[in-house]
Amino acid sequence: MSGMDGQHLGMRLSTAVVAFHEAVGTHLGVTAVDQRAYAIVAGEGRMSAGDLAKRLALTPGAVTGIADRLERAGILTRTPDPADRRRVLLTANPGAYGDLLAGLGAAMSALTATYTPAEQQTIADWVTRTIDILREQTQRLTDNHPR
Amino acid sequence: MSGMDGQHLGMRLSTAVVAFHEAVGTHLGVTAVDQRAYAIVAGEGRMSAGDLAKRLALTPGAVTGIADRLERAGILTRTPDPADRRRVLLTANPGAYGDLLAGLGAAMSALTATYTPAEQQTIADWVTRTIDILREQTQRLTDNHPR
DNA sequence: CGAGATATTTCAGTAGACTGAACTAAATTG
DNA sequence: CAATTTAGTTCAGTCTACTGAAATATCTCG
Repeated sequence: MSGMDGQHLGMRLSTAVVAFHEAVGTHLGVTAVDQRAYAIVAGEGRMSAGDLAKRLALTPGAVTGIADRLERAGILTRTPDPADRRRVLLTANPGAYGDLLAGLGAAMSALTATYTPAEQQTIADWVTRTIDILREQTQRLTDNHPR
Repeated sequence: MSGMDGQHLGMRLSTAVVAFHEAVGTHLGVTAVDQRAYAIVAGEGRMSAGDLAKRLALTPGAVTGIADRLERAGILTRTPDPADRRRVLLTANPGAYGDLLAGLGAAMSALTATYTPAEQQTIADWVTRTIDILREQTQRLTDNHPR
């Protein structure tokens, strides 16, 4: 990466992202799994507790605990499904989470503004492709895990 | 970010990084704290178990467990300090960790190669500044944690 | 409507990581 | 060289998240 060690830079970015993620978790009083659950609900939209259990490969009982913690943290809401009142629908509350990330968002927007549109396009492209690679490599690791 | 939602893209990148990180941990049979410990030793170089305990704000007993797991995973080595044989020096084994990340490294290098030197410079610059922002925001969260 | 199936919660038990303190070994100090 | 301090490991106890199963509520279907 043009004179810089891309490998090392990527590692440092990863460490920084993970550290931030952990700080958010500590701040909210939720676990890493809780955050993964939140990301799923936020990304895929409102879903039942049972569906989330399947996505996480956890038991329904575990999801009750996860929803409890996320609800207590104020970033998830439980609503009984009007169509099937046994079900509980879990909804991400982007407002509460957004407030927490507001500082980061502002700083990142300011950073983005320092680049030309063409540069912004290059960065967005790189980020998008990096996400694809990470997903692919995550899959590869998950497949051959020597468990 | 040029037509794309930078906020959302950043969130997806974060999720992908964290997912990869978790997959590595699962693959190696180490915890998130173990990985943080490894990153510290790898980043700051060989250090004693006691120093690592201070950096992690954990008890010496906890560090024994961490070193056990990292050693079993093959990415950390314990060596008695020749100058003070009570001490145990912890050394990151970049080879073993590197093997694990080889696939990712290759894919990222290939990605990098698709950009012009100027674009590579832009990306490296963005990554560097993003790391700074993340560190700063992590600090902010760690400071006002409502524990 | 009644029987069985399904969704979530609750709860007892389990597993893993951390603390605090005792223990061992090695250094320092008087 | 004896007494004290320091480094790391060990170990019992604690805490927390998860599982598996029982309990509760609701839906579906004959």
